Amino acid sequence: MTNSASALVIDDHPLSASGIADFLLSHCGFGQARPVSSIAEFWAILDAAQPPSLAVVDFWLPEGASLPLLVQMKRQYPATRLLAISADDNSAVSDKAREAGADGFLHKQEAPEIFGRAVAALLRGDTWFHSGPFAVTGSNQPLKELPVTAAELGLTARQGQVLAMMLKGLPNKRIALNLSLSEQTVKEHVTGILERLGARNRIEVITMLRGKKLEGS
Amino acid sequence: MTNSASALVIDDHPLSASGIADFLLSHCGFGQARPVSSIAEFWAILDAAQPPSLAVVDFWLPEGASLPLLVQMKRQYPATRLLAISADDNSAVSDKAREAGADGFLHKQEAPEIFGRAVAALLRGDTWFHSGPFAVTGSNQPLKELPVTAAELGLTARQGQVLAMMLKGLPNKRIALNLSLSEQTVKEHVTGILERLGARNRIEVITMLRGKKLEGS
DNA sequence: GGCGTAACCCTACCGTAGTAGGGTATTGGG
DNA sequence: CCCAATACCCTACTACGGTAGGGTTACGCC
Repeated sequence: MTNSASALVIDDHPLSASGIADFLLSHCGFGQARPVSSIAEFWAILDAAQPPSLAVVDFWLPEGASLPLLVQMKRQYPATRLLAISADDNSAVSDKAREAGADGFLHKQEAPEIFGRAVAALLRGDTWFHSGPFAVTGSNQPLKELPVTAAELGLTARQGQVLAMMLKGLPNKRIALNLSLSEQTVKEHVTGILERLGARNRIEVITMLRGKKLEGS
Repeated sequence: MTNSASALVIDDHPLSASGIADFLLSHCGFGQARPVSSIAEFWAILDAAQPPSLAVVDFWLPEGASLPLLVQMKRQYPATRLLAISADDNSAVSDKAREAGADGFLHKQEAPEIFGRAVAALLRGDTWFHSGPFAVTGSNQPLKELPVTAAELGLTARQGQVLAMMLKGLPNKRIALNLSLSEQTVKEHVTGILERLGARNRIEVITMLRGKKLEGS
């Protein structure tokens, strides 16, 4: 497999990009594998040189730039195989990448061996989707949510419990049932939370705490 | 700088871990740098060998395992310097890591040169927080939000516009003003959205679409 | 003991959210 | 041409969210 395959690896994490590039060179028989970490650099190299056999594209480039990039690549350099990679295992991401023109998709946490097999498949002209342990088991780990304590928000313990359920979208009545309280008491806790956080609605609370999660479920 | 520094790099993305380990070997004068991708492997190596000079820990290990890991490391191997790294640039993450006992923190998208300087600082006994271009500029890129089109959800164009504002937490009245509609018309669009998505409240809609974003703002 | 705070309960009130029912204008396809 | 779908408007109603005011326990601190 000592061919003259060449690759371009774009990832906004330079160390990650060079790790992948090194892997292509040392384990996949690539003669050239260049890591880049910005869109501008990516296109500059394409303009100046022969299109590579393979382009590895991080799905989560800043500002969602990866999808247009895939589309553009497919149109401009149809001979280049496109492998999208992502750090999270949201299955919808895979579909998005395929729609945009990727020939394959896998997760960064995949074992290097799987990664190598995917690359080989793409070079053969095959596609690579929905494979590997993560897609097979369908294991969707919970969203990346930064844990926050009630104390950090200046809330009492009880208010923290109420807030946790609020963030799940539960109405006051259900929260009252879960905590064995009257609905009215829950409302008062909610009022306290709103004051503390400077919000007017429970909806403002939910939107302002997007991506965070109260510790202790 | 040809000392006998050793490192353990834990990241659930094997290629990323080995990329960082390679960098430590080739650019930071480390004599040993071992990439691992699971918690079990991490502790197994520590039990069997001398504690390393440096441990590089990905903040977003599955199930929030990184914080307890940092705490445990600090307690059990206080001589090992701890560098936490993260793929996103949420400033709160840095504080969390420091509280847990990390001696330094930086983002994966930092340039390799910055990465090298942080490692050197830690080996000298210094700490490394809030540095590099990302922390300095305070540039918080928007949360990783998977773009979704209105059509994919089976919604009309108008419903998509209304949904986008709903997800920002705007009440009907404000949505009506923004779109120059009567509040009642907005309510009807909302009802349509709820039917389509199988939700009872706008709150259920917001919570079920967490981490997603409507295309076109 | 007196004081503050948190948690719990109540009634009463108001504003928003969402549904029901009925109406008009526009558009595109059979 | 008619029909279906979409978008827009209206009144009227119910239910939930949130505030205000007033009251009771229990705990810890000066």
